[in-house]
Amino acid sequence: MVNIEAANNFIQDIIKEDIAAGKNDGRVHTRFPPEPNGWLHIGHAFAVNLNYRLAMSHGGKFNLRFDDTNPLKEEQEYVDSIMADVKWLGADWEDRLFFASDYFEQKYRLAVYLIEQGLAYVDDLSADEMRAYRGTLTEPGKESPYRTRSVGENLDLFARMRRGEFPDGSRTLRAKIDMHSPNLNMRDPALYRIRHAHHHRTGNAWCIYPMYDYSHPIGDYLENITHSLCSLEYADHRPLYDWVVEHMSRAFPAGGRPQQTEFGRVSLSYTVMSKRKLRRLVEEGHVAGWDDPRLPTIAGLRRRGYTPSALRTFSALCGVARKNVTMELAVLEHCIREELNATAPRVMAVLRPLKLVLENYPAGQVEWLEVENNPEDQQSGMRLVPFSREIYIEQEDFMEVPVKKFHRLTVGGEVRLKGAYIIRCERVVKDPDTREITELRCTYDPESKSGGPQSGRKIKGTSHWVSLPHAAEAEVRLYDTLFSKAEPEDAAEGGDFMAHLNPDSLVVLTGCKVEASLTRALPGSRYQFLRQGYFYADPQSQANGRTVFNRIVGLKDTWAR
RNA sequence: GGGGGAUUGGUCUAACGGUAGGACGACUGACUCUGGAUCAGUUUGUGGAGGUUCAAAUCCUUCAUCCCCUGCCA
Repeated sequence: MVNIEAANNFIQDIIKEDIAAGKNDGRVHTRFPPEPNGWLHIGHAFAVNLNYRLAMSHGGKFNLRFDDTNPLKEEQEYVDSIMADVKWLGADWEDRLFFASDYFEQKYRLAVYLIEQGLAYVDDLSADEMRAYRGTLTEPGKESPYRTRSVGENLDLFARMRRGEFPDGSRTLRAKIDMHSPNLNMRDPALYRIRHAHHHRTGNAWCIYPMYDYSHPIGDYLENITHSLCSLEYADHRPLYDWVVEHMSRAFPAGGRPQQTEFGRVSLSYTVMSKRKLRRLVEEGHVAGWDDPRLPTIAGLRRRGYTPSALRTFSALCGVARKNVTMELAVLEHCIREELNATAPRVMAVLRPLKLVLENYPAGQVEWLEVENNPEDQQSGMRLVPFSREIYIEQEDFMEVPVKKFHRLTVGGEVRLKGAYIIRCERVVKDPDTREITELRCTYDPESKSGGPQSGRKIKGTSHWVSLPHAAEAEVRLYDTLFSKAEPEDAAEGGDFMAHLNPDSLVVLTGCKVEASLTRALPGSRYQFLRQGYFYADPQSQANGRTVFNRIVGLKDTWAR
């Protein structure tokens, strides 16, 4: 088992040093700051879990704060889905749910302060002009002609910007920092832009909206955040973050002293993570929606059957680094297998049924056999499973012409039926037209009953089965990776990641034969289908008597198929 | 001839000048009424070149490679 608490990383080190130095009075307070403009994926789950774990392991607090400073892109729908995802992951923000828009007024007041201090000015440059003035990566920028406006004029113009006197894009408020800085983010960054747009929370109260670099540190400051974690690409923005915090603390003392620390994003092999690519998959209909179980979205993983604890374990296994990493899918799968191996009840389900008749078993007789619910969990007890003359076994558990090292049923061969008897296959019945095998005629060894005195006879193979008259029907959805390539984005020249879509990422099996007890499977419950894998009773499809299982992950299989 | 970050086996990660370790994967074997699980074992690594030092993944120099930055996005 992974010891999540003990997981060591460079951010833990920073926090320990900060506590030892008495910084922020030893408090630890983190936050997760999503923009409500899309769905969360497993990379976000890593960030959520990291922030939450860091806070909890130091007796600290964790906030959820929506970064909603761009009314053109953000919607309530995403707020709802993100809240549901974060809650499901187990990160508890208690009563600290915030929005960047909660602080629009304070942000405005700091802007006024900056203008008064000669640290910000209203610029009339167009977007194109501003771009031209900014310079390039290798050449310094040049100062805007509006940079030297008087404080009075700036104050007046900024107030009129707020009042809505100017059209979109006509002016911005800019910080007066250094147009010659080698760091482009410090070349008089825009603080406010004009957007006459409806905001999902503030409605039409504002027509100027703060930029991320200006807004974010203020939110951290006001919420007393101590450790503001973000992804690597913001490292260049840190001087600006510090600049804003510095002036905020001068204008409005008594806030916290947040410190930004960057860490690498986590991606997964055999899938894509970018918002744009996920959107394409959904919009072009390659998946059924944002919660399609093949997607790496939190909603998709939840629908697939993954558990919050498995995602927490995965997050801890990722480690924390100053570089972006791509985790192997196998690690994620390991996390859910490890958990479900210990907790999931075992059950017999025949996915591709083959009828088998025991010729020497009395017709009409039924035996209720005791089968263990989970050999890994002695507390789980036994259940009774009906056995009769006619049963189903898995088609692939019989080979008329066995390949080498095949351990299961062949003509004249024997196999153990799990929890029942050893049987021998006498002959095969085929469809006279298609030559397909329709039925196996077998005999059983009455002395070999499981748990009985003669049951010790060694048989190399064991098959799972379901009694034909007692079987229930179910639909089973076998999910596989959405892409057949470990790095689908690593498309060869000219290639597109869509070229690597796996045509077999979803195989729907109907007419599967399962233990009758499964018709009462609670939606949302998880089972191990013996020898098949771990399955999830899909809550969204379980309605009106239908029984639908999603394959979360297969069992490891060292038998090369 | 811009700035920032990074480089440890297939993947992820630890080692903070002192035995390169762990996880996942892969491969063997044992065991098994799940070809699962479990157990035992094997395999593969400090990007290159110099230097400092008794001792370098770690410090210095240099080269190489990769990622990010020229939104009124976040």
